[in-house]
Amino acid sequence: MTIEAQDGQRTEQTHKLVAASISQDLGFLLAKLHAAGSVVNNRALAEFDLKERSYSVLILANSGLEPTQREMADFLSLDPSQIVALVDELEKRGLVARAPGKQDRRAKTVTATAKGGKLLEQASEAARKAEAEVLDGLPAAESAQLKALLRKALWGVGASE
Amino acid sequence: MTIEAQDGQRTEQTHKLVAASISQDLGFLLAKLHAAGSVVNNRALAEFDLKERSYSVLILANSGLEPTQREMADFLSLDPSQIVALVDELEKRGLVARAPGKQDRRAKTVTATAKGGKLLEQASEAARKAEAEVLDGLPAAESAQLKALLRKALWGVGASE
DNA sequence: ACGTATAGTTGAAAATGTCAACGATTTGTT
DNA sequence: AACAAATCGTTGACATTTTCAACTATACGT
Repeated sequence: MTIEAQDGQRTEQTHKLVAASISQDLGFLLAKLHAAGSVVNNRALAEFDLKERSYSVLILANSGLEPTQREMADFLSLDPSQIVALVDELEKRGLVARAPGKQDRRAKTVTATAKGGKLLEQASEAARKAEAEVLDGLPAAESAQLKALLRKALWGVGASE
Repeated sequence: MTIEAQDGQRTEQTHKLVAASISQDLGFLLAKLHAAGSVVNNRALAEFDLKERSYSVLILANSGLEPTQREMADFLSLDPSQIVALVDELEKRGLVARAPGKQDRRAKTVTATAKGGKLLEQASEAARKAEAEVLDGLPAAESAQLKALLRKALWGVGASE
């Protein structure tokens, strides 16, 4: 990310207000990097008619873990009704399929179709590049470390990969 | 944060889906920690009738940097019209004041009143505790490192404090 | 002096988030 | 076995937030 905000408009130079104490606030830092990253990600995914949200759902559907919609909602921090809309759209496009849960017929597991898997392959590559763009201020070791720390903060997972 | 999501409902245990590849995705990690953090922050700030947004504006107003609304919008990644609404509300409550810019009379600088400064003092303490709660999975050194990496990713600022 | 650009503001439109209800099912209790 | 309570997906209503185009006042470049 840093400095030369890739394309146009208000070239995000290091801002006078960086000096303010809010620059030490975790919530603010997360919000800002997340906002900047979303722009880059969504632009990269637009080519495949995906957004961050539908991309996430597609990944989970393709994970082999056969997640139910409820599990997706919990994991993605979304309301179940939002998952309905996202899966509806992906299903209409033939990228995922719903199946009744094996032990619980109320639940529906979502799995990616072959077509969905193929699209995801391409989209992942675009997302990978987008992430590199967002992290271009950090050397590779620090990028990995940042992600490890985020995982640890969320799940207490050991930082060492 | 981790494991024992402080109060009630769906006790966010380490989730089955953590195994999915999306757990390696920066955008997802940022979204998720940001979402979790926002809940904690907003709950902590509610006591002062503030939300993350208004809290941010109040901090900038109190920074001594005399930011204009446009500068705030850029820095907080918000639309200028949203700043108007936020400053309107804080001004109505007597926490900040608008003043015409010295060199540019189109611009309006926003500064905190004494009352605003006092409220901010208390709110900051609450926010500090909230942040500690979000980062309770990380030892202090790693918390500092996480924030330093986020700053560096955003502004290329040296990671060493 | 004149055209162009920018700050703040307003309001409308679109997108998102939140929440309560419902049918179908499962689970727990007796 | 029967019944109450809880859960899953879904729908639809409502609130909040985002996005954007206009407008006025002011500044800037030539």
